[in-house]
Amino acid sequence: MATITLTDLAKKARVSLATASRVLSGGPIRCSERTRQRILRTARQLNYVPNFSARTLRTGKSYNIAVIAYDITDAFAVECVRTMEAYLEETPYRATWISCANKTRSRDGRQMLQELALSIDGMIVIAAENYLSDTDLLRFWAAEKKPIVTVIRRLRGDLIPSVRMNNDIGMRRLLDHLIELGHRRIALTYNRYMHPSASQRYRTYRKYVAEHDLPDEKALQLPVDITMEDGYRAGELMLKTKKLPTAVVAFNDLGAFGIIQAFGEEGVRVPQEVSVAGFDDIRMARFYNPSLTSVAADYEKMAKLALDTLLAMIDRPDESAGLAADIIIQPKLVLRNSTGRARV
Amino acid sequence: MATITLTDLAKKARVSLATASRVLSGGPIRCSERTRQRILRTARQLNYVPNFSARTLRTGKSYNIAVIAYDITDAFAVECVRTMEAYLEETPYRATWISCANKTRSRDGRQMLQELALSIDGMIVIAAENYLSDTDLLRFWAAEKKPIVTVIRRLRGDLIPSVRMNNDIGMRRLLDHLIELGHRRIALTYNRYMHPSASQRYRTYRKYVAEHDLPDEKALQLPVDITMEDGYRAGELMLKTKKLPTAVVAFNDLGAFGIIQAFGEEGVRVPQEVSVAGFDDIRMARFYNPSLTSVAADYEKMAKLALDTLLAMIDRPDESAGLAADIIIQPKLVLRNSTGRARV
DNA sequence: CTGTTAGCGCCTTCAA
DNA sequence: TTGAAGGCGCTAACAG
Repeated sequence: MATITLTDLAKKARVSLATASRVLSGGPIRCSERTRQRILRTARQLNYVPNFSARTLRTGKSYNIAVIAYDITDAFAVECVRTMEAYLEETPYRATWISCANKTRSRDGRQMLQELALSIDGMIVIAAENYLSDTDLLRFWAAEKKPIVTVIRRLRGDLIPSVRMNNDIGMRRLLDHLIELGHRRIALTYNRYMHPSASQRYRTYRKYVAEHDLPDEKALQLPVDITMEDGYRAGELMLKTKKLPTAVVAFNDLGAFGIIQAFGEEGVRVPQEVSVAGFDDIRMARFYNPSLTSVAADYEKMAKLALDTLLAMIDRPDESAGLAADIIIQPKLVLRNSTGRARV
Repeated sequence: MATITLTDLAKKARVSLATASRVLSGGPIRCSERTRQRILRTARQLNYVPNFSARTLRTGKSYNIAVIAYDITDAFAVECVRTMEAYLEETPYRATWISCANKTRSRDGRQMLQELALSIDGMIVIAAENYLSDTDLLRFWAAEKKPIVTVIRRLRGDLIPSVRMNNDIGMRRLLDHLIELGHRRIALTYNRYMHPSASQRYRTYRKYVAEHDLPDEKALQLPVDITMEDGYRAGELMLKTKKLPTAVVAFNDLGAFGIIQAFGEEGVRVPQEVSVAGFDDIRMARFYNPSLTSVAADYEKMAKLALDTLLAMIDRPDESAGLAADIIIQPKLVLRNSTGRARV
């Protein structure tokens, strides 16, 4: 079964190529209703599917967007991706998912951007700071004039729209909660790369600690990466210190699981002896043992807003020109069983 | 900054379009080394990036493969995807990830296949039985002559290569382990859609139960879907029966987590009162509380084999013609803390 | 060893 | 309202 082209279709429907194209490509339909119907019927009958490569080559528009995440196995990114995928179904766009956690990656970020440039109409970048520097992104933006929206992250320069969470509020709510439970010796694990969101949380923590006169010790502030394994290692480190904290704020839920696991293996029970909380409220948070208290970012809302913004920039460039929205989502604190009253 | 085309490059390097193309498209290089170097240098200098749409249109080859999974948030699929992504870095191919768990999906499987056909060189299907019927896939295979490899699943007809795990052995090893711990009242949750791998596990379980004269009750055999939520519901159901099993074999690790969670909420402790084990040995299995005994499928190996097979079919169609490999991976049992001695 | 040329399938002016 | 023709960027015959 050879593939059906527009030429085949036009011949069969006894119209010219041009007419068929006009009808099927959805532009302003300048032809009689009868012809239109005949063409549509023939298309259905022949199972006509347009050749996207040809269309893209001709028009320069691919109806393809790239979604770049740090790591597709990172639970937060996965949830975003899933939401976006569902949401894209309602649009004519498709997405190419790219993650960049692979150490073996041979092409670097900039090269990848260039290769991508010709086959996408825009892109969403979820964190991924280690991989795509601000400079890379800004240069791409300037050179290619393709819309970009960042999620979680915000680039310096204010040129590129972003959707992110209010980390300050999230951190404060969580710390308030812990204080209410009687905790004072509260540890923090923060992302070692000190991305904007990481450093914001770190700063808020330090400020809060100062405001409430809580212990401010280096041993309570551990830089980590984003995986469970890293959380586990952080937990091990804490166990080695003389005096365990009574509560730990993990950089994310996965890290919290790792910490709880490390504690558990040494017989330190959560929340009876130490409380642990995370960020993101991923699906597993509810199902973990103990279920995890977490700052919920509402990834679904973030994902949708990011897509909305991007598609608006693609479809109506003039409207959204010079806008560079900075959308900030208010997080909420989800209380579960991993945090409890401090032991005296 | 306008995009650089081959024409620009050729002009700048003072060669013809064709020569530049020959050098850069990697085919047999029939030209002098000096010219070759000059072209390569110019390309680097100009930051030349080929236009994939044009290339695909011309050659019919896209260096793009589709990876279709049931649900990108399914941990097993995610691990596969991550491995494949890393592995693809070493090849000239890219992948388009498609998941199909979205209820809102407007295009159905067959339509999607058709749209895809023109922009991919082959595809890998990870399970996804609910979405893409065997018929759809076989029809696509016959019509488009594009290579397909299935993972986990095997299509009837033996036409399409597959990579899967030996479920029979896996199930037997797990049951042996439980029997050794003194369990006799062993429950099973099985995938409600009774995919080949699900039904194989189910059959093996039934057979084993008969062989060892274990209780064979409907209340011990629960159909489930693949998410944690489903496991949780199955756990609730078991709690409602008069007599709890002493061990549960979950359809997958996520389901096991759900079951453990449901039990925990009613004060039933794992493994002290009930043992629970899963399939897949996803990353979280080690970090869950209790850490989970699981049948390990070695997704990394499966993912690599699947890709190898697919790329071989694409690149060397004659070699692999009529092969239709059925690669079966032997699983191993990973013992952890969620299974223990049966209470008498 | 290198250049000329003819499309791949589609969209879009321009002309009828 | 419709048709004819040119070309998007690239590759692969075919000449030279």
